[in-house]
Amino acid sequence: MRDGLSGLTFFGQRSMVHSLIQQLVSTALQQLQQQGLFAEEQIFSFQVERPRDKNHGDFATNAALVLAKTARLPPRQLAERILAALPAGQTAVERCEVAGPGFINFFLTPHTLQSLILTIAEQGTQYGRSQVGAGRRLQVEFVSANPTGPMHLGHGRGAVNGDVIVRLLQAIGCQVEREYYINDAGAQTLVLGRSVLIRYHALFGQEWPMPEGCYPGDYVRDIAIALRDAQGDRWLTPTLPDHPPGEVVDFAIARCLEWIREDLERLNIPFDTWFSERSLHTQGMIAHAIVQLEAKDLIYEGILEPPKGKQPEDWEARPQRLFRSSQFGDEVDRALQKSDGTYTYFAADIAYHLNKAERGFDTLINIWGADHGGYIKRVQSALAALTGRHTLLEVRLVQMVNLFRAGQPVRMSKRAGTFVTLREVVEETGADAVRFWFLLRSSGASLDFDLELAMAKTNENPVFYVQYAHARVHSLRRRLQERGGWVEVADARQLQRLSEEAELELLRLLSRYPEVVEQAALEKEPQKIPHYLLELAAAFHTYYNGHKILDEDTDLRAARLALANATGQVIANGLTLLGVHAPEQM
RNA sequence: GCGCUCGUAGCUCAAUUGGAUAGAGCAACGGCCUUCUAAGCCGUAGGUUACAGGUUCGACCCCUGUCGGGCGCACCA
Repeated sequence: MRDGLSGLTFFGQRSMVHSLIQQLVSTALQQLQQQGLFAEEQIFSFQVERPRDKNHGDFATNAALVLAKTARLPPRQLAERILAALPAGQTAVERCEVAGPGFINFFLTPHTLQSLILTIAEQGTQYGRSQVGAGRRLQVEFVSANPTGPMHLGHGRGAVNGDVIVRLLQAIGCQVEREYYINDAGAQTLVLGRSVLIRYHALFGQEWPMPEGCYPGDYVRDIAIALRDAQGDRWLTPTLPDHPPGEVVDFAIARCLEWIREDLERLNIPFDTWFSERSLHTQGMIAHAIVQLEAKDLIYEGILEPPKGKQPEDWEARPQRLFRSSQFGDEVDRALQKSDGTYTYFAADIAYHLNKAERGFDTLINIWGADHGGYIKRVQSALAALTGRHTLLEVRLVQMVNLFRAGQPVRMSKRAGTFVTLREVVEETGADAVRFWFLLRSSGASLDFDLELAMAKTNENPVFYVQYAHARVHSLRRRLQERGGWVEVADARQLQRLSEEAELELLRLLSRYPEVVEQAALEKEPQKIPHYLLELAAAFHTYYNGHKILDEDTDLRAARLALANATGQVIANGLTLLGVHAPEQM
């Protein structure tokens, strides 16, 4: 597996109850082993998991199914034997039974579920956090949008996804750093500089046509105005120079970066490190990487085959300096230098990732736009060649965002100037809505973002739906304070009043939260949190609708309010993890 | 042509990474406000998981092939 953390699940902290059941089954199997049902050297690998269907209990094990063959018994018979051998005397499990093809289902006592409320109250904002990933040092590189224009929605989605992956990993105890790679060295920066220079001259009455490939957006004019305001007419020339002055390029890049920082700030996304591509060139890091590859005899002068099937028209065979990436899983070898002798983007990327590796991270995670998918293998190849580790770099691809308004697609065109920027969308709908929606779908699938739906105050809007559930909890607290002046705290005796199925169901959901966080973190799949929160909010809305929480009965009232508070706490924890506010009032 | 990726209810998406009878929301239809926020809830209907094989106790998930959508495919980034 490429997941650098996958090993942790095995040793991962599970809930007390979960490990208790694991222990029960183990003990039973050992007893059967002593009875001669299994060979002495038999190693038991089975799973204790959460059944999908609540009728199948709180936990289930597949032990009998997995071990049926070696025990030479039909699964259900083996399950019966295991059941009979389970140690007695514990109080957490109310009953267990054999079901289906041979599962053993465990049903917890209400008391065990009820006591969860005390745990949540005690742990508060810490409930759901763990130390499963303690000792791991990771880096997540994300956004890394070119500083040549405003951020679009796809950038925003990558930004939010990366941000929450970091938060998730931190929630399980990992040490994580956020990094932004600034592409400030390539040809596109010169294009930006030239575009600005043309707009700049236009401000002084010198109109030149925009050459093919230059950036037409209004923001280029804004940069030109800023340049004029800051530095006057010092860059005026009678004719358009072949290369824009370095200072103009730098000015433009700095300006774009400033916008990007502002956009990220509005989404509440901080970075630890801003890494300049240019510094790789100026500080000899590319040469450093190439020396290492040469020492391993992985560089040669050669001519690449033209790509099969689809041939570029201007194809010409030419000798290039190539890296033997095909030895490390890439399809073909890749060029390190262009015809003019300068390094390719790939060469810089090798140096960059070598630099990351040298900084001693256990795992590198990159969040890239889906259009860079074809680039993964070559970077992984380079890292494997230089470090010997194929698993060091994990890349998550983020698919595009389609913008809608009231169900109708918003047509966008860069040329026509109808391009909708990330900033405009955040300003219209707010950071909470943008963040939650961008997290709702798995990043591998394209996402539809509807401007009106994102702001709707109905249950069609998942952001609202979850926040409203949280607000309802606080509404109850306010109402109680209005009446009695303080919020009651339930004790174990009162919590016994939580015996209805809807209440136990809510408790089961709450007990799953730490597992959801852990799984979302280990798999780097943030969308699991919004989906869980939607489920929890739905369960709470249902409960709220069918039960009077501020009941006349003091004990019942205390118990139900404690349950509501626990739910509110978990929703707040989940939303905080997503960087979304949990309002107390709506 | 090759590589990556996706294909699940009419629409938008889930499914504990191989578990039991595949679940939600929207749209459709029918209900619930003199009671803590109806900004909400309940019910009905909706499926050969694109298709065909294979692996095994068990497959939406893994393997092979086919069809269809997206992305990429010398020196750009």
